[in-house]
Amino acid sequence: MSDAGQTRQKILAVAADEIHQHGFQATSLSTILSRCGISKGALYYHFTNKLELGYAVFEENYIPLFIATWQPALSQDDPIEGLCDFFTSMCDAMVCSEAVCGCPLNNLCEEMANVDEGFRLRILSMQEKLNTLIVEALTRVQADLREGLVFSQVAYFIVATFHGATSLSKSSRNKELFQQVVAELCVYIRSLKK
Amino acid sequence: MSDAGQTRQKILAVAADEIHQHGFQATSLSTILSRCGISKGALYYHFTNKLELGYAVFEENYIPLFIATWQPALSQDDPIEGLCDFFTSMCDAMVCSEAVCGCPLNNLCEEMANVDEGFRLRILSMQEKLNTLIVEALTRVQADLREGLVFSQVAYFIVATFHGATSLSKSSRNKELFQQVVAELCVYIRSLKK
DNA sequence: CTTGCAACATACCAAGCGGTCTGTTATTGT
DNA sequence: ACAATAACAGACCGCTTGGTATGTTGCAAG
Repeated sequence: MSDAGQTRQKILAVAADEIHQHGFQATSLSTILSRCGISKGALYYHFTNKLELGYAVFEENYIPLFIATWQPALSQDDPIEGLCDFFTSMCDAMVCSEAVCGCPLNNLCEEMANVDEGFRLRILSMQEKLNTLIVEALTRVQADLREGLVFSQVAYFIVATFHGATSLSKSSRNKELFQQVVAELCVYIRSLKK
Repeated sequence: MSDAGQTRQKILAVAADEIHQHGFQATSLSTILSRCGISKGALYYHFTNKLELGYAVFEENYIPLFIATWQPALSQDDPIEGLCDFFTSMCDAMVCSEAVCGCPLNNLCEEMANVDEGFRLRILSMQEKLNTLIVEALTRVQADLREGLVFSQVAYFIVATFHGATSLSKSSRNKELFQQVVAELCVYIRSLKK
């Protein structure tokens, strides 16, 4: 990659981390600059303003990460067990700092959805995309599932619960509550089967 | 109430609304002052600094509101149906602005739990209190419930899902997703019965 | 009638913010 | 050799923020 491309990627990576840790509004450009070891001129050469930097972080870092995180679980032969394994392994792998910082997408949703329309639409689009992925996975194995399920509703339910679980671990500063909610979520998900 | 007491209450009410709408960090003292029609001297006479004002809002406004919101549902003869009615009526009564602003407690949890320890401990305490209320309600009617339920786990699951539901409605700017998640939550809660 | 304090009002301050402007350097095409 | 441009560096600016210090007013006790 070119030098300029590397600089841009470094800015994105550092900005993604800062936004993940402190939220978008509380993220200071000065901090990003010092962490990257660059000047303000460099940042404003690559991005027109803070908001556009935020959008770029969302689209180029958060979305791919998000897809890469959920996709494998849903692509399993048995997406039900795939989701349960995914949630459980996420519990095991979760270190304290991750528990505290939460999911980048959910964080931005809480903070920016009613502040900036650009963020809101991007977040909404990502949530709908995730919902679609789950619905497709459920549809694929619907022969094994109970009758009368509204897949879209079930999918939103799963996502909502997962989000709530990450939130609980923020205040408790450990993953115990996260594990409890996830355990019950797996009970629910498995109950979808016949 | 004394004049000074009224001033203090007005500050708390306005601050509670501002924090609810914009979060704690993005809430400006200047805005509070102009909305209250008072001066900075008045505010700093009643509160030592912004953080203490935030704590006061939490303890004197948010906690009582929170208890008053959940308690009636859980005190019903049948807390299972009490919760379902509570969630459903919350959907019906919810106007757009409420859907967008979310739950004050959850908002602060997302924003401040890993920023300020004072907030974190207060939030955690409130969440544990709510969990206790739900567990007590479930225990009270455990004869009607399925065997093998871990009440604390179930309670955290309910709270987490409810939180996630409010978050979803933020990005969609309507209560449709909220309703869907709540509908599925009621399915789950009723499935706890024998 | 005066003293004193509660309950403010107002002016002011340093720090940090996002953003702009000009200057510099290295490379590259001609 | 020279001009142009990409890729920055660094100084600067207006504005807002939380917070402080001093000034003022009304009432109540002695």
